[in-house]
Amino acid sequence: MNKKNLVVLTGPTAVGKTDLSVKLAQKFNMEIVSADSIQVYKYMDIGSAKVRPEEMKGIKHYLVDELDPKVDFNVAVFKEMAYKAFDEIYAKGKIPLIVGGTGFYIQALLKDVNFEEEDGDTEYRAYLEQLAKDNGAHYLNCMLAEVDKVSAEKIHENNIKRTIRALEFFKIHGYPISAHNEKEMNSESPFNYAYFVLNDLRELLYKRINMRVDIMEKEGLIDEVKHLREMGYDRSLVSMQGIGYKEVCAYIDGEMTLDKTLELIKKESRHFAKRQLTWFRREKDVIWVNKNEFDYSDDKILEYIGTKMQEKGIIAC
RNA sequence: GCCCAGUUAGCUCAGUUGGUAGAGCAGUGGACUGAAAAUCCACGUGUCUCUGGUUCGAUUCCGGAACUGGGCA
Repeated sequence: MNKKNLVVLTGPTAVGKTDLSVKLAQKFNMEIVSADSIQVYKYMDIGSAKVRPEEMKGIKHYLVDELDPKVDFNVAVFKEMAYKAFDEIYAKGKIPLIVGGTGFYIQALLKDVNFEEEDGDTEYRAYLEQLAKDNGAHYLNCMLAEVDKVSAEKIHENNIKRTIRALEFFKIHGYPISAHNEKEMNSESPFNYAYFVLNDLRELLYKRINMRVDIMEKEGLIDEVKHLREMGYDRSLVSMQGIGYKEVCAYIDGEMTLDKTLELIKKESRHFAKRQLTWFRREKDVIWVNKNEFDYSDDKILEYIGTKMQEKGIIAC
């Protein structure tokens, strides 16, 4: 079987993916597919640190600025859109470069996780949420144990969101999500890929995150959120749960001072970066690219990435 | 110069009626298969500022020093 080539460039938030990805795409005839759950949305530019048109340097970007913030986005939708983008890119004889910090999404792509057709059963979900509120998390976990013992043991009972999803899955498909997961986990990737994780010293990364939040504020993050709310996009939307957006909403609603808001956004971003790194550490086959080991030189990094892509047979020698 | 208060974990502070100490925040590690920028779990040894004294034993009481804050000249 002839596997298609794919390159992934990811890393924690604010590490410098955007800039490097454009250079990489220019050098090796690639087009970029974003794996970012917030940058897909229109009007959410500053807070999501979206690539600016002038930063794209003529490289085509897919899944950026495509959806209305009212639309619910999730892995399944992401995968469908991304695979469509791949077809277009391959048709041009180019290689897709996946860029973005959502490890969960990247995994779905690389493993070609099978997401069966599901009619959104929001009613059942709401019912379960109410049940959790009334009877507590433990009650819900017991409910799950009756239909899916493996998941009930694996998922901590306080993690109501995942408990609900497991119950929901069982109701829709009639078999446990744990069985589904096991099957998908062992599936072989249909791609020949190179998975790069850009990273930096923790201290420097955190410094850059803090600085970037201040810059966002100066560039008009508050106005961006105000504008979104004027257009009718409120706090309940999935899109508005993004870091920066939910905190500024709270600020606009008078729940905290501006200083406190910015501090909160910084903290949330740092925590997020840490969670991203935890995810990437667990992934197999990742190629770590520590910026400090390359003297912070993009040229050196690009050269290294080029060598690794040759080793994988993605580009010719 | 004098008077008062303080000095305990990276930060803010609690506490030990004398038996070497604990919260919040920060930080760290982990989980993750249709909300993932979401959601959830776990992790606390630090010359208790220094130095004499009392005591079986002092971070805790007493004296002195240093530093910080406030007040009075």
